Amino acid sequence: MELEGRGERILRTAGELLVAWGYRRVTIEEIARRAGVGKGTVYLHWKTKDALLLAVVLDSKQDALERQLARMRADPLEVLPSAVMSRYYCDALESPVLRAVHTDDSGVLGRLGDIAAVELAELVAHGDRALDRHLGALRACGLVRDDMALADQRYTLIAILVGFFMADTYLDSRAPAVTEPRARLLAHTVQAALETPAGPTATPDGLPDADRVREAAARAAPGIIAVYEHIAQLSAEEMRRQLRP
Amino acid sequence: MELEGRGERILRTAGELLVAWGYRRVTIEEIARRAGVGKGTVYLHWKTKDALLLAVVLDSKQDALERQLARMRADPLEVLPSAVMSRYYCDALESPVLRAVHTDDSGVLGRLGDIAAVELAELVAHGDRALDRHLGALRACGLVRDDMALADQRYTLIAILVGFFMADTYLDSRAPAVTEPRARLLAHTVQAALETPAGPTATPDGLPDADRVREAAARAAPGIIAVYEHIAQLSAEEMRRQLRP
DNA sequence: TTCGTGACCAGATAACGAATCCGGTCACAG
DNA sequence: CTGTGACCGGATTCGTTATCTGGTCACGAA
Repeated sequence: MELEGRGERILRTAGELLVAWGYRRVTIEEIARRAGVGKGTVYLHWKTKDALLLAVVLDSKQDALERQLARMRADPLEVLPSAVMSRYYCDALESPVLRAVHTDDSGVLGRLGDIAAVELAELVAHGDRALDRHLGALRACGLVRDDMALADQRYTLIAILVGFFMADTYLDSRAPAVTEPRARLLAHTVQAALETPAGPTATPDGLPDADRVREAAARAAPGIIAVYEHIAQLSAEEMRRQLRP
Repeated sequence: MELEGRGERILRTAGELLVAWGYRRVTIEEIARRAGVGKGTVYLHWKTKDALLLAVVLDSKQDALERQLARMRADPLEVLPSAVMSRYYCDALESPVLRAVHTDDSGVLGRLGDIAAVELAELVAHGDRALDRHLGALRACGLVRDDMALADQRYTLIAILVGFFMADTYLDSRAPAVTEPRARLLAHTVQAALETPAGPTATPDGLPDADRVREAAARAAPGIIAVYEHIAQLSAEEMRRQLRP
């Protein structure tokens, strides 16, 4: 009968309402009304309102993660930090929820950020470890420099990503910029900061030893994909934890 | 009689109170009391409360700019983007006011940020142009890559700086990190993203053609110093504009 | 005459109760 | 057995009053 289950419809509706009205104004009753169900029905699916909205965020994050995994499976070069970060940058800016999460436009998410920080602390820690393994694998196969500490590289990566998300907000006096060129700048910055410089025959902008890179990436990809598949599982578990027992 | 004029004492007191209490709670009466002057006296010096607090910020910015100029005069290598950014990062984190400006811990500055954005828009625009000239000069003498647009480099620079300022806030679950190592990471990131890679004899971490770089920097330095001296003048003018006519 | 001051004004802000809203439950309808 | 909406109490909002504070200026001290 239904093209999607009640739960999914509620989740989708909650997401739309969250970005449209912001955390403070969203009400369970309105979500239920728009989803065409009774208020109590929402609580047949999720423990609390916060759990539902947390699930909205988790769901968007999972989407982004699945896209990432699909890309990495299709093309090993997508495991490179510059690719991962710039792709995520684009995906996040196109997803209303993730855009709000990262740019925090006018505080749409309100307290939800703090709630998520507390509630999802464990998941975030796992994410950090995943990033470490990711970078570790790339260092091992020579795609990421190993002349600086891995922890420093993780910090740098996050700082750059945060910077590109916030810079637009920071300079909001100007036009609302196009995503793609920005993503390319981001990719360039990450590549320059973290990835191994091209071989001795390198040209500044060209693709020098493309074959070596591709081969090494192909070697590292399966392990990296496995790491993020694990995160996807943990994320799915966490999402299930938001449901009513 | 006085070791510092009344105006300076008021300014300093206002700065201390601003960071201690935040924009919302600070009152002119308390500033006057702590500075040991009458309330009306404050208005003999500054047009309005906002003008005074704006002057506090401008004053801190001028301090940082003077330090920057002093460094560039003492050592031409300090004109390199990596040096400028990492030095400013350190200076800003050590200055209570600038730290608040850039990390916006718990919204201490409140509306002041918006007020500054409006009131100092012209000065900021001049700052942007100064940065463009700065980068232009470095491109001209081969210290900054010219295989990407100058506007992109300016954006990248700002994004990286913002990222490093915000990353600490973003990951505040951890220990409050030491400034110096972070500044080195920042320098490395900027260098990798913007500055020309070392010559053919380059080693990953060493200083390859240090002499060439130093010489080129010495050639570019005077012009760049002049650009920022101009900004210092404009800033001083803007500060004077906050005074009572 | 000049410089500094604090009482004073009006508009902004806070304080506080009353009224409303909303998250969450559960007895009951279908 | 599934889904619902009336219902409860704590949280939030709102309207009003009371307080505070930015800014002025008449006046007193030097």
